[in-house]
Amino acid sequence: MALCLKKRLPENNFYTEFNNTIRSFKTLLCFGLSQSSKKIWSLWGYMYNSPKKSHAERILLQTVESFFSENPAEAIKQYTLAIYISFSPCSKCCDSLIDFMRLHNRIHLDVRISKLYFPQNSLNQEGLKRLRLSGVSLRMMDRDDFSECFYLFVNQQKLFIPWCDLENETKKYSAALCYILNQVLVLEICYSHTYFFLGQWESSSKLGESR
DNA sequence: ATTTTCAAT
Repeated sequence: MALCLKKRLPENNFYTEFNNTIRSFKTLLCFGLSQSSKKIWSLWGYMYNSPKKSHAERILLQTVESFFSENPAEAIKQYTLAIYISFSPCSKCCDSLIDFMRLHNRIHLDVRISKLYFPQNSLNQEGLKRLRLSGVSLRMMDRDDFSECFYLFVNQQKLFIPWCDLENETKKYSAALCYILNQVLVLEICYSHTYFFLGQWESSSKLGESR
C-alpha cells in the first residue's frame, strides 16, 4: 500500500489527503518522472509514508534511484521530477532531496505542496529555504494545481470538484510559505548591506589614513 | 527535547 507505480489513485484518497482544510496524519505523494524534452512519463505513481519508518519522500527517492540504476542509459539525460505532495517536506527530507539533486544534477525538481508541515518549526523553515535556494521549484497548490493533479493521477474522465474554502487555505498557506522563504532574502539583504557599509567604512577610513 | 499534522486507537 505504501507504493503504487503506474496505477491511478483512488478518488477518495486524493480528496482526503490533498484537501487543504482537513488535518491528516499521513502523507500522500504523487510523482511523474519525465525527460525534460518529452511529456510522457518514464515513471509515475503515488506513495504514502510508511508509519514510523520512512517519510514519503524517502520512498520516492529510493524508487527513482532504482529506476536510474536499472536504466543507466537514462541517467545522463535531462529529467524533470514533478511532485505533488500533501505535506511539505520536513527539514531532513529537504536535505535528502537536495543531496539527491546534487548526485543527479540533470534532474530538475518541481514540488507542489497542499499543506505546510509544522511551518512554525524553524528547522522546517530552514529546510524549505535550502530547497528553494538549491533551485527547486516550490509552491503551494492552488485550484489549478489540484485540478491538474486530479486529472493526471486520479481520473481524466471526471472533473475535479473543489472543496469549500480551498482558495482561502491556499492563500493562507502561500502567504506563510512566502514569509518563510522571504526571511532568507531579508537576511541576505541585511548582510549584503552590512558588508556594503563595512566596505564603505573600510575604504573611507583607508582614504582618511592616506591623507 | 520542542511542538504532535509522515498516528494510534
